[in-house]
Amino acid sequence: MAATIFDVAKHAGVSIGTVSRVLNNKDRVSPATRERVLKAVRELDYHANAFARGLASQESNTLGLVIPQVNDPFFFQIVRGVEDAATDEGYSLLIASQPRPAHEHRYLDLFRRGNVDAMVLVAIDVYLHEIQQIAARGVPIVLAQQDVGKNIPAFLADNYSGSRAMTEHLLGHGYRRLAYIAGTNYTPDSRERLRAMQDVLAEHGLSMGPEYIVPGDYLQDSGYRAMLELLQRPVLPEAVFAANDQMALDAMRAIQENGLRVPEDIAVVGFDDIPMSSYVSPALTTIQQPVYEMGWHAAKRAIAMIGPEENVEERTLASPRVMLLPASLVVRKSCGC
Amino acid sequence: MAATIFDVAKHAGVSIGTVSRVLNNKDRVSPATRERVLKAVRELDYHANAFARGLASQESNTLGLVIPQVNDPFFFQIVRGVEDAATDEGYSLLIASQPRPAHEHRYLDLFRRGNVDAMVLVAIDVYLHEIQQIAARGVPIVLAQQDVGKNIPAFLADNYSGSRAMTEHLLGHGYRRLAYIAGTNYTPDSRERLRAMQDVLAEHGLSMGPEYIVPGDYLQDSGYRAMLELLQRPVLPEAVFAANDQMALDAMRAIQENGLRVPEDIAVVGFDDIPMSSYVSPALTTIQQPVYEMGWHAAKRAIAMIGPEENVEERTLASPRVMLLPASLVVRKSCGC
DNA sequence: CTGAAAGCGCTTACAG
DNA sequence: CTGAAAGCGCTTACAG
Repeated sequence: MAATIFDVAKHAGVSIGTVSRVLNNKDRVSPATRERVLKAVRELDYHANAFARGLASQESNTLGLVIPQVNDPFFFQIVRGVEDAATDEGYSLLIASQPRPAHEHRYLDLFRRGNVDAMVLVAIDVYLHEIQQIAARGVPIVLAQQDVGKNIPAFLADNYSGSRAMTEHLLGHGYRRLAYIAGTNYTPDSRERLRAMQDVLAEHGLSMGPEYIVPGDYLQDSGYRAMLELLQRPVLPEAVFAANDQMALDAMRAIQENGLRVPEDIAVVGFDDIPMSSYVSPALTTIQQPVYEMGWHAAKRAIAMIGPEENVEERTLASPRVMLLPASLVVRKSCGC
Repeated sequence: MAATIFDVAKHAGVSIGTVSRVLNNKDRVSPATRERVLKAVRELDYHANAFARGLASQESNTLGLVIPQVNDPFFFQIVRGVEDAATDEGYSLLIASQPRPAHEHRYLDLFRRGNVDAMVLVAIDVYLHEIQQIAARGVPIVLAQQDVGKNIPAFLADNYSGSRAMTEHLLGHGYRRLAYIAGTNYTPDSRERLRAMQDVLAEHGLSMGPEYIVPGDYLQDSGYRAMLELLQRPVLPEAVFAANDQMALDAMRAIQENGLRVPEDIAVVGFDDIPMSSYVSPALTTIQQPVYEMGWHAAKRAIAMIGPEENVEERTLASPRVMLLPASLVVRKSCGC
């Protein structure tokens, strides 16, 4: 059986309190005693029991992460950012991934039980009252790629600016009839991107008719179907902006299978810069999101908020609540460049 | 502050033992009492503290997963399989991802502390003695995409059969001069695939000279460099088998950038069937691995092994130790079909 | 069917 | 600098 703190104490000839102090190096311990304890730890291959430690200290040293259960490299990058930040701070990572759409939010139970000291929620369907309920237990929460307002910190990509830059770029090519393939509303991304597009068009005295805005769901094949719909229009669009790369790639495929060329007949651009986008032909012009950074910052912020319960609110308000991380234009071939 | 079991007990007018019994429904409790307790739980929004429960019961209800820190959809799919299986069994998932190559194995500490009831290790650099050390603590371990022998269960893709099928397919096209772009040795995959290839060639009275076997590392760009090397050969290969799709795609790029055509001048095939492979032109012929299933089975097996410590070995031996999951040929265009 | 109590393995004031 | 002891919030034999 695994050694306990009692075994170590006996082996080193000290009390368990001293062993604990050495291991957590909080109080002063004499060098000689410390050495003896450390030696005993080594010899017995002692590892403090995480439950006992958590129960006694009321800290888990664990960061919780809730992320949509979507097979998307996008989310994978966020996880890496969160994990690196957590590791950097000496925290473990407990991950729960959430089916989408979620009718029950049982995953939150995980975090209501004192399992985690703080948590990061990524692009997940949550209700404000649930978040506040957890925050009220003293567990700081930070959102990534999602915002619910109140005093919950959020790290988002600057979708609006990114989409503006893309739209300006398309107009720079001389395109006037643009179309948009929308994503779902599970995060406000798609709407923000559309809004930016419409704003830029309006600034140039242009607009996009409703028949050129078709729904999609961000997932495989939905861009294909949406593009087929656009190809029915009496007047074809000159350029199609898809709310993410996956749909943009599918749209390109639909165009090509219908005997038209990208970008000569119809230009196509996306959003996200997934790895595949540089491999297809023509390579996809898109917007790169700071995905890894989003996870990293969100985790760092969440961990920074850990502390005495009384101060949660105060600490929350010390920094700007919403951080918009820059999204940058990646110009390749599919736009006509 | 969060309600404890004492609050619930007082509120329901029973002892904490009874509350515990209701919540874990182990022993008989009268329906009336049960109802009163449940009502109190609801009213106080009680959630049992995970640490206290873990400490008292000596179970965490958590499955640990260690996975390489590689940005690869391949591993992402394994995580999903593991997670689905864990959720299915009512287990939480604690994930640690391991930089590769790993000189320290500190992530194992996480699991030496009683944090998890069982663990799954995916394609990770581990030493047998470390695994046995953990197993000796009564924590069952299952490997995925890796095998270290002894009595540690392992779930692997059937690399040998998959590679055989691919090689036969290439020979069926009439190709006789094959080349191989190898992966790293961090898992035995690459060697197994090469071995199968050589076996099939030998069975047909053929062989592959050492100058047609070039090293790669599975990662971005390594296929490109390897292919440039192959293009230096006085006699070019007719078909190139890369140990994974990523390298195969890079190899295709190298060929095309040198003014040759795939598959007319040189055929290229890969292994893994990553999403990108169906998007490139020509679409890549490859071998699909049962990645999700590997994770799913490994997790199910690990959880099944949880139980009284005395029986770990016995339970381990009850089922076949190594499970080879089928890898199937996906024929597209890059092979010449 | 239910309660009282020991025990899980730590941390952390409190004394000295 | 170090020890003795309370306490963290549960589970689970043991009685009754």
